[in-house]
Amino acid sequence: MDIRLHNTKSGRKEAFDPVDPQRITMYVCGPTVYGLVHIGNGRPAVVFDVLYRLLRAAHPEVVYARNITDIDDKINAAARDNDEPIQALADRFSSAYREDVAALGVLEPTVEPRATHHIAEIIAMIETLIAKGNAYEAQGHVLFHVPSDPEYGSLSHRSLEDMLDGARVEVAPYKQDPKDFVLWKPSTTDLPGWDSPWGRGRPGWHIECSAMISKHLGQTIDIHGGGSDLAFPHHENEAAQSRCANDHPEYVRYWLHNGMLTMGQEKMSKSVGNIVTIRDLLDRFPGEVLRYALLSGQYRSQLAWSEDLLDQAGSSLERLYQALRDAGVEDETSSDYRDLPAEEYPTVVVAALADDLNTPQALAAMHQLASAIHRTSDASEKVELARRLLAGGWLLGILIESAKAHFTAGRDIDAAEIDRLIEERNAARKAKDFARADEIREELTDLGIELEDTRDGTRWKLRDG
RNA sequence: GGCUGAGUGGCAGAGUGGUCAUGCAGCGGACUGCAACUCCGUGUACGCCGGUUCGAUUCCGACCUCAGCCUCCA
Repeated sequence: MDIRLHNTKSGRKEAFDPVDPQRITMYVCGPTVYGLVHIGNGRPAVVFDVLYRLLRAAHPEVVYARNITDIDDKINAAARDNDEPIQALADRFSSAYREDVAALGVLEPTVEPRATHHIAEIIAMIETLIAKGNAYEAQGHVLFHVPSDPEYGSLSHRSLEDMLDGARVEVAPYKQDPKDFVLWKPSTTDLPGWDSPWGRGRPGWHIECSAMISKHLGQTIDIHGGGSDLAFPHHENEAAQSRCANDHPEYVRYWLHNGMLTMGQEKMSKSVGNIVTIRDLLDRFPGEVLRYALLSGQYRSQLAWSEDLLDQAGSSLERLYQALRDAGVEDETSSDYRDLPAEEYPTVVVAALADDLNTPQALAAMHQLASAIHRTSDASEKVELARRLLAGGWLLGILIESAKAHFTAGRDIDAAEIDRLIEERNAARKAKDFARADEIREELTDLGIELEDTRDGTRWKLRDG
């Protein structure tokens, strides 16, 4: 399979050429666990999950690491505000994160490293950077010296001069250069800290990812993903550290960045205060609908998040389930088609995804399959098409429940009683007693049950999926 | 100011040098007692101005507007 990915570093789509096709390595920046995550945080989890599924279909092994940052000033602050032990709060919100993204149909990554479990590796990497002359100690801090890396800025395409122009932050007096950033900083006794050659302290944010990648994935990895807002400074700094500390100059082959979700005209973010948590949304929409909505735009574009988008996603998804039911494939789910060889997935869906994860086009292909199911009158062809639809569903992570479960919403329903009422209604219809027929239908409607009279008889479903 | 990216029909959102995205919503029709589901049909959509071209939404240039990053951020 020819996969093409847009590489932030080059600014263009490139043919995916991994270090070792037998073993793909991929890393995505996960959350800092100081609160419930919003749906914007769900986007990288979902889009890189689709990439993970695609890569698994095309390569024997894919090692996917998604980290948890569990040491951070915000975590400390949140714990203090809550009067809760820091570790307890971090644990609580990492579990919440896992539950939230699982509800979006996201598969578990191969490894989920946590920063606090890698202090030794972090310290070792900082020591290497000091030894190589890329970092220095100053007043209990260790700083990375940006001018020591000639390639600094090559990922985010900015020159050192550009960065100075934009500087909006007061420069700490112990920095040799305004652009130098913290690898290690001192901790007070009331805050989490670890002993180090530079005294008791804690790691800076950027070095965590570098150290964890080096440990779990190696010195050169194939793919590094994250939100576009992390490209600078986080990923730029990460790249500088690893480039300088590692023996191998190439750190990441393909840098992938997802676009932001917007609310109205603005980026959804905690500081703007326009966020909506995944948790809140799950009260009102199935996780699958949220996922569909996230996939309705190509991952690099901004996506306008709104209630309307969710309604549209819900109706669109409904159409796909409707097709499964029409085909009579009511018990299978897309999971029944997990991890097949790439050639067994619908070509059009694979081709769309292989083209830099064009999920809107992949969904269009899914709808074309659905239409084909409805149009053909050949029962075995319907089944065949429905199976392709389900297989495509696995790559996208949708059609996660059977059509049967979908239309009963997993509710415990007295199907026999409903069938009895339907029979009674059909008898009434035959006798042209439409008043009685409508009465029964309304009775069922009150129970949330909607009837459909088809050529092959009457069937029912729960309204609103 | 610098660096990215974007402006497509009512909405969301792909894509392409000359035929169709797709979905949702709307409208007309078929099916139906009606409704729902489904099917068929339906919209002079490509920010603005020039240029290249037989032909541009698609290529080139200018302009306008918007968003992201340059501070924590998915």
